[in-house]
Amino acid sequence: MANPLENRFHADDIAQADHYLATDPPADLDPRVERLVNDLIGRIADKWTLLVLELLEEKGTLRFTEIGRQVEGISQKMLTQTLRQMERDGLLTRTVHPVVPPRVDYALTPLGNSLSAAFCGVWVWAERNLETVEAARVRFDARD
Amino acid sequence: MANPLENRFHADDIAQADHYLATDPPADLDPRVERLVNDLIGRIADKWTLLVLELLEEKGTLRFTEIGRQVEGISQKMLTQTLRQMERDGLLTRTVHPVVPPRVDYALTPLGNSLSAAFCGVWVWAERNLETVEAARVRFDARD
DNA sequence: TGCCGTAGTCACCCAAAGGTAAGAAATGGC
DNA sequence: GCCATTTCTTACCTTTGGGTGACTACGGCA
Repeated sequence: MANPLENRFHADDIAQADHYLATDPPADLDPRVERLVNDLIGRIADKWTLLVLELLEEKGTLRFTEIGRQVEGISQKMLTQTLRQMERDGLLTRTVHPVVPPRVDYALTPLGNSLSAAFCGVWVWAERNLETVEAARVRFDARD
Repeated sequence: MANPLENRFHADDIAQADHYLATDPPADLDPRVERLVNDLIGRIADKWTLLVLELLEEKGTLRFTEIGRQVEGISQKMLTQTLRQMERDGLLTRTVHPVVPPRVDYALTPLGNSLSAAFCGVWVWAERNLETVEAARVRFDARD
């Protein structure tokens, strides 16, 4: 029952989660807020966004082509698009140096850092349970 | 520099993160593992999967149509698809009762519960920073 | 003179995601 | 005998995501 990962969070998060889970009646929260949260999650829980977030968290400030090189498989178009969107959402800053050839630096904002931290638990989960999931798939595919 | 949220995590996670970050040479981790983790994240970080995960975590066991009713906007096709995939990944169990009309119950496995817990931080983040993101967007859209 | 490198934008195209709607199977109730 | 109910599956179609490759601006350098 006791989830091995739940002590991963701050006491006040736990308190909030408890509050959230404790209300037996389905009076969760304002459905408008819930919809907004869902939208936000949908926007954020995107493959490229997560990878860029991770990379910048790890490496600090990077310029466009460096990110492109290190996020494997991303096209220039998707990189631009992802960075623009993250900038719009306030997750990173884009600093243009007026030199030639152009130089643009990207770095996470505190908001971006906090999102990265929020996702840390998910990365840890994925690392830890990779093999469990793989085994489950094999089992599922084997039965008929 | 010090991330205000990093004390959110376990000591061993911090140690792991430190190890991860301390290696100045780009010898992060096995690139094969990293690719697998990225794949897994990509599969899991899906809008419908997250919503179903949340719902089942909150409500316990539910049957097909109940989930369909409560996950707003999901089509029957996507619901079936999402549930099948989650079952394959070992996140939930699907119990068919051989009655007529059919009755199928869905419930999270412990693995599903642990994933839900791992995402808890993200939901909390989204709730807390909804307005910050909204404000950032307004600011971004206003400048030209 | 002309090529290089950076950080894009733009136009075009294809593949995949996802919506809609119809049908299937089985049986208790009218 | 027929209809409703539930959990799907399948076929078809539209929308979106995302790749590719051409193009630009600019100054330094050969």
